[in-house]
Amino acid sequence: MRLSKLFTKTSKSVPADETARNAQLLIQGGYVHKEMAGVYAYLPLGLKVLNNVADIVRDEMDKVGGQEVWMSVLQPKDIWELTDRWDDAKVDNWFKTKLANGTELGVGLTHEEPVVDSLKPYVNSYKDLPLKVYQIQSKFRNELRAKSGIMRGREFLMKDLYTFSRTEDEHKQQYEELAEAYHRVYERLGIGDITYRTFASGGIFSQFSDEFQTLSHVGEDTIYVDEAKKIAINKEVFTDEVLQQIGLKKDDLVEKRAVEVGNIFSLGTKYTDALGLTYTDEDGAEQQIIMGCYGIGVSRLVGVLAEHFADDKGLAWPKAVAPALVQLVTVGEDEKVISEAEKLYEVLQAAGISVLYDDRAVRPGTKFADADLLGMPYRVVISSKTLEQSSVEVKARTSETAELVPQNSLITHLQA
RNA sequence: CGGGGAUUGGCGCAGUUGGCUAGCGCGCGCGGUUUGGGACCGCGAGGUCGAAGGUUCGAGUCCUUUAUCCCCGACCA
Repeated sequence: MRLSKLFTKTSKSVPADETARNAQLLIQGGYVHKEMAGVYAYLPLGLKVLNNVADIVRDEMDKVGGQEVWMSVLQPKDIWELTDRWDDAKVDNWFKTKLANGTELGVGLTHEEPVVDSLKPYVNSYKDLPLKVYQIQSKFRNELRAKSGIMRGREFLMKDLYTFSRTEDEHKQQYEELAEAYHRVYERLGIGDITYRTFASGGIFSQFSDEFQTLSHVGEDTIYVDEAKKIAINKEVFTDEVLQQIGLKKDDLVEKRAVEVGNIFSLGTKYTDALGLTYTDEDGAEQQIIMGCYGIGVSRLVGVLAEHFADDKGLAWPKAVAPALVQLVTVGEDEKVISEAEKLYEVLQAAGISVLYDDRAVRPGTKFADADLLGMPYRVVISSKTLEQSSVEVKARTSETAELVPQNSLITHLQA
């Protein structure tokens, strides 16, 4: 990707209508465009990050046997009435619309009903279970107030997975399998050490749930962390009774602010019963199916990562999600510099290293400032000075100092 | 949904007690000098001041309504 061809530009001034650091940086860097409150478009660089996060989530879901689908955003009213979740008094953040003939439709805010509905033709026998189905798709929620930049929007990308089990034991096993997969996702994103499985309320789904909370000063939730056990409890269910139930002692807990980056629920047979999804067991008897649902806010994670991996100069993406590993920067207009840079651009990409190539005819200061703002893990500078020593200058975004690396060992240096 | 703040070229802002062709910085275009931490000079394009209504000889400025955005709260997967 050449910066000279990229239609987005960086901005020196902080957007006036954002106070959240994540949105300020993402807008200044041209990663996202704010369309309206709580609704953001992902521009080329932002989409790369979003897709990189989604790919990690997808990979971990696939590894535990998740089968990916793409459900519909438009929702028929009837299946939601079966579970009593159509009424605005019961679920107040629906976006609803109508067909030309007046038929009411919902705009998907979660997909328990549709996933159960879509499984009915296929899941009939004990041989079909257990099962994990998931999708990565935009969700639409009519929040009274959007806030925190891209971390709490009205339209956002979410991974939602649903498990279907024959017994409580089987369900519990799937539930824990997913909880472990979630930990691996956060680990790969570089926030494993500050993300806690957190006992919480179940909202509109169930009495209790497990949230995954990432510590952050901009967090919306207050949680109490047991550092030794690496688990936490949300303030909303913080009572002596619940503490005893989950085996935490008040004295071991530290109060923290955190952002919810995942949430998993046991749904029992509420949805499968209501929509009539059952299976026939070995003895030919009809049995109930136990369900679980597991969400990860993919676009919210982009915000969390932007916010967490940033300094006063800009973004500092972890390698796993950065739009490119390297920002290649030319200094000066010397022909030799340009031709060597062009060569390097090709060679790096051929070696599987993604490159954001700053080939613009602008002054070095501008390029360095933009490299800091955009936050690729490495900045590689090539100039007349470095070429005199057959080298390039390599600086990690998170490091204060740069080092000269011989051109012919750059690839191994970057891959280390 | 309650409370507070805001809205003026693409972005960030100024605009006095109502007064003349609405300014500044960034960015953008053209010309020139520059080239290792956001260079400089000259010229230029770009704004019905969120919208509607009103007061007035005259409104960016005053009044009413309304839309949108931000923050606090409530709510929230």
